[in-house]
Amino acid sequence: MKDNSEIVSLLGKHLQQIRKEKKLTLEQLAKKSGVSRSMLSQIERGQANPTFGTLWNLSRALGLDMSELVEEFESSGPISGKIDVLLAADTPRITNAQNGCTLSILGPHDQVEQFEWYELQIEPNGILDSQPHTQGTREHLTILQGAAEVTSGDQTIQLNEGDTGRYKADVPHAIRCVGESTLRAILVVMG
Amino acid sequence: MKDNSEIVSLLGKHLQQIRKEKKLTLEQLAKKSGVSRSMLSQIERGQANPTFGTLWNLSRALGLDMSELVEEFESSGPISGKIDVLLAADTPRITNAQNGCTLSILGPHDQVEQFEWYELQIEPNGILDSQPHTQGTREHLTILQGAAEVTSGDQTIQLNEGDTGRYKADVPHAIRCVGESTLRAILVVMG
DNA sequence: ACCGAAAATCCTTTATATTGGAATTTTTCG
DNA sequence: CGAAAAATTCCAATATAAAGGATTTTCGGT
Repeated sequence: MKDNSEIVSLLGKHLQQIRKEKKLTLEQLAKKSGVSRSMLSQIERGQANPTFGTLWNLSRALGLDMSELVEEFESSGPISGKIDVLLAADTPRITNAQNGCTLSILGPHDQVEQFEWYELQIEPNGILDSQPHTQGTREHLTILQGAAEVTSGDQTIQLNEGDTGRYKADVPHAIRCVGESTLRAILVVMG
Repeated sequence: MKDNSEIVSLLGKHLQQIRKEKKLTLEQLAKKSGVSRSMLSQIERGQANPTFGTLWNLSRALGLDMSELVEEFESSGPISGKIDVLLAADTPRITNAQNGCTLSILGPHDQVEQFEWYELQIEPNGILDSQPHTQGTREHLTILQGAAEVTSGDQTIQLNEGDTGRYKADVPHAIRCVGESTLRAILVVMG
């Protein structure tokens, strides 16, 4: 297993902080949660790595959500402190000349993401036709310039400059450029 | 310890669902997370009660927050099947005439999101000066038109049309419009 | 300082989380 | 359908989470 003693130790400190805030002794929390005082002591000092079930019992005893118990740690990990730049020339693009579409990938792609965002450009009468994404995915389309006709499932709607449309993307869907000017838009995909 | 086999079993189902959605095999997830495939198999079938450290490794590999992994499991609310439209005229905007800034809020705001996106407009020499957001937040700025000077912490960089900058937003940071033309850009905030 | 009494830590034992590889099941493809 | 490949589950061995009791530390009050 990867080394995660650091994060386990932080969890312990966090737990202790919560217990102290609620002015509970190890004994009291042990009684309430069903987790032994010795285990609590070890967890708080980073000497044990509690199971999910133990954390669940603790969260119930403390009147917290699991997510509240672990929320301090959501976004740690090695993140660059400097400004990362992606030059226009280096921006990954997907072009479909046939349909007059260009999709510029603006989001970072160095990890598994649940969000992606793109700048979309479609020539007059061009169309971006998409297969369903994974269950529950939604798309958010904001028109920067021109006008679009959006189809999701069996519904079709027109969006004009500045409008935003939100729709299911786990069914077949399409974006068409209507009018004579090139369509420019921001497309956000949330999985 | 109190009986919590029920909740542990639900966690397993939840994990399997996420893995399948991302089209990963046990082997692939094992490699990425450092958790053995047999352990993954047991967890998914509710036959094992993973430690906090194991969950942490899994959440990193899946690109999720801990809180998303351990979320209340019944919570998949119904999502609208129709296309929701936000007209340009109704788009919420934050304007700071003093500094020549307009921020159009493009993301949905019906729930607490860890992801927000905006269209940003700044007049020449205008500046958008921001206080630190919560720990771990990053911003992604793509220039649609004009040029910007971005400062994050003690670093400053110039971005031109089409460029994207990514930087820490949990420190004081600012975006300034440089050159004579109005700056237009897409700003994505990931918490 | 010296005393309890309460709280936290240490120690031993037991239960089980975790692993690597073998066996089985499921999928793919001719 | 049958064989090969891929994916998952089973199994034996090891590491460690968890419990319960013994020991040490903390901290009032006198």
